[in-house]
Amino acid sequence: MSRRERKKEETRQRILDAAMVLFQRQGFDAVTMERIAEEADIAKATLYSYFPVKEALLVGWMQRLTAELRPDVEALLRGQAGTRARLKRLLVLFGRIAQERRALIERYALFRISSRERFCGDPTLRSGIDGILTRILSEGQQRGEVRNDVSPEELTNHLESLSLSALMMWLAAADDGGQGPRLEKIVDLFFDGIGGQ
Amino acid sequence: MSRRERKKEETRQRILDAAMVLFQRQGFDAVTMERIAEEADIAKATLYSYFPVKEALLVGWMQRLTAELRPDVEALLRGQAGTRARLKRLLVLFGRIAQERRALIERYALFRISSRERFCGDPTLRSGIDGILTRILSEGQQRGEVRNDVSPEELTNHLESLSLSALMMWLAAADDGGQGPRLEKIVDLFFDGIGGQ
DNA sequence: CCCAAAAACCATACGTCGTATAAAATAAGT
DNA sequence: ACTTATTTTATACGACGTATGGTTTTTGGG
Repeated sequence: MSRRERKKEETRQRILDAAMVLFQRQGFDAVTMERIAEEADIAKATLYSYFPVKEALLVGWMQRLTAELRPDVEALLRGQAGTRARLKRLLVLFGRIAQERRALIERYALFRISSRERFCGDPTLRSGIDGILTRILSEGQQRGEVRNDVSPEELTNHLESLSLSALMMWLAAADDGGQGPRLEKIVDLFFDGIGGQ
Repeated sequence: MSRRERKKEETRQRILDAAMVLFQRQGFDAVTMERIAEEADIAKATLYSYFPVKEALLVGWMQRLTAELRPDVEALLRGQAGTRARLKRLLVLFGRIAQERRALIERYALFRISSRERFCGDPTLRSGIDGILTRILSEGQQRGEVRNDVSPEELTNHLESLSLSALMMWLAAADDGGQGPRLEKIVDLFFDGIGGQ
């Protein structure tokens, strides 16, 4: 890793730090890109070279979070549970995170749900969680627990769509009752379909 | 219906006509809101009072299309087929429309997939198709063909998410092979889940 | 060490979306 | 016909994201 790349990564992190501090203080909309650039002490054009759209900052933040959860996820994957239980545990884990930072998560989900890149496979704007989902689903196919007439990537997209949709519905319903988005139900729906029982 | 309401409706249709002509000539992005206002011979502020965001014009267009398809849909609903077959026919019908106007449909789907209103229930930006979906699913529950531990509205949201996700994947894959987005498969997935075979 | 080539960065202007505001025009009710 | 409420208009504005053209920093080779 050259000096250049190291410096770039450093700047990237500094931008992300600055942005997240501002977001959490004033909210996503109230913070302008110029303000973030100023806080990170770079020009606006430079900021845009690192994060091509404002929401990309949230993606970077999410990637950090998933990196921090890496150990938990690995433990979860090493467990001998079935595919359904694995998916549930993974999504519930992320559902808990969603509960803590509702406002920002909502913006993230909205962007994520509609980003073209999700359907093409541009890795720079990948969420981090979908790679894990694909792994679980792929293994599930090999074990025969999951139908294999659809590719793991497509299944991932579908499951992610369902999850994000459920997340948005939960966010839209103001009265959460403190129980968070119940993504286990989504997994069951995804597994069993709407026909069975 | 008062003169005022009639005039408003008339203006609305004139705007929609102007916008769609321009969109189909130059593409969605190349047409500015000012240009549309000019073409419809109103001020920009007035345009925004009718269509609060640019994509709302696409929603209006889609509502027109669904209104035109109304007879077909009614025939489809009168048929005695099961819920699965009904859903398939309905979605395939709309899939064919998608095939014709790919570019605009993509913009529409992107907006629709991410519009908050979808999760709240603001009827002004409803698609027109989701009402029908809810009807089919609700009847399916009464007949015992569909599980009833989830509300028809939630099921609609989920199915719509899956369909839009499939639509976007199809659009992302440049080589369509002329067969359109295969939404029948989505219906099967939705019905049977990923577990069964 | 120095110098060119390449990459990163900067200041700035610009186009567009969508909002706000205050004035002008149109409709409705009496 | 006069007042009142609604709609339309002109205009300015803030913010996002793009484009341009020049300046600094880094890299690699003599």
